[in-house]
Amino acid sequence: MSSTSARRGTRLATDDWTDAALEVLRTQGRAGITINALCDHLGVTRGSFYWHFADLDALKEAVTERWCKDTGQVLEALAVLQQLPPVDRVRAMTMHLLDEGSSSIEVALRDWARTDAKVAEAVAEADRTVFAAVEQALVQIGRSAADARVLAGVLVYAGIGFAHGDHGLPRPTPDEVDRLLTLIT
Amino acid sequence: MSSTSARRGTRLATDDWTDAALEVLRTQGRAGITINALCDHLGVTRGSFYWHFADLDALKEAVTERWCKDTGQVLEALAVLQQLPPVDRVRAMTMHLLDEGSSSIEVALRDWARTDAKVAEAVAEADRTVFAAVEQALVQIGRSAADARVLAGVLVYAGIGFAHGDHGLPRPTPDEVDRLLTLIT
DNA sequence: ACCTGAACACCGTTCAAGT
DNA sequence: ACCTGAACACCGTTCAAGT
Repeated sequence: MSSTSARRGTRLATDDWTDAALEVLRTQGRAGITINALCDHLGVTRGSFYWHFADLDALKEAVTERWCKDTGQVLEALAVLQQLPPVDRVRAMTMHLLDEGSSSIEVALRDWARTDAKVAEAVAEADRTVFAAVEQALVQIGRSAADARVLAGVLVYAGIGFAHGDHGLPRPTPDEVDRLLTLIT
Repeated sequence: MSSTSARRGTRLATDDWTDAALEVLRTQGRAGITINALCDHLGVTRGSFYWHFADLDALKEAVTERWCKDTGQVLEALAVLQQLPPVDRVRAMTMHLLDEGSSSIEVALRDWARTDAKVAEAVAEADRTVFAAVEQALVQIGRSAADARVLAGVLVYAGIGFAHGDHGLPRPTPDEVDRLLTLIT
């Protein structure tokens, strides 16, 4: 019962709850998020939660907001890639998707998105940003606007599908990614 | 098609519960499946459920089994497409994916798959079957084995992603599907 | 300002008892 | 064989009361 949580003896800030929720999301998925579990993790009782949040929905909102900020930074990092040649840029984005161990958070959020309009809009926004980046790169490579749109669509949808489907399909190897990009660009 | 739905005054069979669960899955998603809701829907009390099933997990299993049977029939129908030229075959599968209103059941099942090993294996099996069909068609079109594998991968992953992402990304038009297939085949 | 602890409603589950 | 209805444990939520 070693509750290795944030500072013991000190009172909690809203961020401590958000941190705990994100960690649980990552390790146990959506189902792991229960108020009792978070309370155990933080060493407080349930009433404490309700001082910081109106209800579980408010927690979701806070977690989502945090995720958006983080994702925004990742996307900014991608913007730096603008200096790279377009093909390398697409490859970098693809690779980022593949080795992202933290995609379990993304899956959990898309899960939430299905029953929560606010989460849905946040996820949609992120999707659109990625789509635009891929589309732009393909145009710069020299594809027609129509081709770029269609190809960016498959790529981004495939990315979403990949995040959801480590079930039965083989995980693409770096070599296969290269081959795909050669075929598509 | 021997599904007699909720006849009042008569006692229930296990299939009545599975039917009800599938309908709720389709209309309300995973969250809608509660024993109380199903009982209301069928006009019985909770104890009745536990005569037919050991617990909610057993219901899941029954629903999954049913879904596998149905999906199996769809795949058999696809096998009939073997007579079509390969390109048309891939187009037919893609179109099937796009206008499938009942993909909400698939999403709900992939949802379950994340916390239930049995559901996961069923979904994985279906994924592999579709993947093999697409790969084979691409080989028959004349692509190399390696190319076919990679392209089938993106297509199937994109299909999975599409089922999950009617959020923010534009829905592909039939014209765009044609364009994609021209680019890829 | 931040938290406790009792209380309540809801849901999954069990079970003795009814037909 | 199939179902009722009471009971219990668990979880989200509220709130008066404590520091």
